[in-house]
Amino acid sequence: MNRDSKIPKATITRLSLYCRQLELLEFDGYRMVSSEKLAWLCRVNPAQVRKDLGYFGEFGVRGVGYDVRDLKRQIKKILAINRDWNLGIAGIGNLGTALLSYQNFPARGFNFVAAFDSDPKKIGKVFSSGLVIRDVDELKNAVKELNIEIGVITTPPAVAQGIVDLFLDANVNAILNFSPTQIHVPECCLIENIDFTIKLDVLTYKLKNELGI
Amino acid sequence: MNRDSKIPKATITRLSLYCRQLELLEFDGYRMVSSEKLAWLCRVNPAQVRKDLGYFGEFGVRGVGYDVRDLKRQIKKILAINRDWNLGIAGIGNLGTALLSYQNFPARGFNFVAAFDSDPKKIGKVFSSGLVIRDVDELKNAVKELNIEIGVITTPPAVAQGIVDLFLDANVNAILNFSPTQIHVPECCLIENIDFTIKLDVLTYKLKNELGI
DNA sequence: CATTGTGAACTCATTCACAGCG
DNA sequence: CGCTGTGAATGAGTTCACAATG
Repeated sequence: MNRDSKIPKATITRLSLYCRQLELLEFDGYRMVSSEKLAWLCRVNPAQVRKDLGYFGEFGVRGVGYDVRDLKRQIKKILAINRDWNLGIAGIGNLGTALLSYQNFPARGFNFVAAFDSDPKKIGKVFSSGLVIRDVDELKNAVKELNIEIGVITTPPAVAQGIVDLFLDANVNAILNFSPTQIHVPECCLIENIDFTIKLDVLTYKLKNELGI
Repeated sequence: MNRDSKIPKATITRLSLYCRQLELLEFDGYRMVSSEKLAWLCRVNPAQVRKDLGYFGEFGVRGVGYDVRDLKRQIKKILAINRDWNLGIAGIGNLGTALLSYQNFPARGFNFVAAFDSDPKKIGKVFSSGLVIRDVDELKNAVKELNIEIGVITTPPAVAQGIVDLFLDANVNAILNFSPTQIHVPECCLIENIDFTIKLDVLTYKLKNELGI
């Protein structure tokens, strides 16, 4: 086992995928699954599944496969999604509002505990969930008070860096950034970007160059 | 020059990033930029910038750097974003609605020309933009009529595959999928996934394992 | 002479192939 | 016997280092 060797970033992404498929398999009543079947469901190579899991332990039974429920639980533990997380979101426009009512977040233990904006017209607005839009000036206090662990950025690009800096100053060092701009953060801060237009650019590139449209 | 060698997928992603930074540089009045500066802005290695560009041609001047305007134009041409694209979106919930009013899409030439849902309560609704929500049954006709080139999926996971199949049947073979599920498509179809919860899972994994939270 | 363009070296990731084992 | 676990082989992607050059 190579539990100590460096783990590819893509491995973590795939673990999340495996976990989701295992939930579906469990829901469908499956008790065991082979690396081949799980790999097929996730559109990856079977050896890839086994290697990915191999970084973290031996979860299977030779000649049989993996216990669906158990493997799911193990992966959740590895990904640290065997507990809930508190999110704060800044920038309550169309996208921010949509994320606040996005069912898949609470279903997976990701709970928005605070929403921030700088627009006086929005501040104070109460959502049906009970969440109130706060002034970004209150961000640092709210982080402490509500134990915000992850900051979500849905502001316009021009102000995104400033908001990230506020989160950093409040010791939130994990950021999920939806703003299509390059955010600069220190080593100690984790940032994941979700960039819609980059994905569209990749599609158009391939349409032209692979499909010849 | 290695224009013929296989181009890494990540190169395309970075070209999109370079393009955006070049637009900002142009806006700020810069005429020339070095690979070192562009690399710094995008948080990549300068050699990476030069190699990425090298796949497509020689765009720089030795000892000087790259012409900001010209390089931007060249990259737009490479990515095929030097023209507009017609999008159709299926699943007009919170996320779908947010995307329909997302300013960054039309600003970059990505225009929604049709919206689809299967909920009778939503069908017929008219947005301020003039766009009408159509029945998914009309999808194939609308694709032809409106020349939809890219399908955007914002439906619940359970029905996402079915909608993708409708797009495929209508000869739309580029899909931007926001639904957190594994979509199966034939070789000839391009699909890019935007998966919010996977990104959150990556963050929580790193919070636990890199920052030790 | 500063900066590009690029082969070579290196690092990282995936797949193969088979030994190990229930 | 079948499927996992994993070292070895392969492949892909990044960085280095320096020759080429405006």
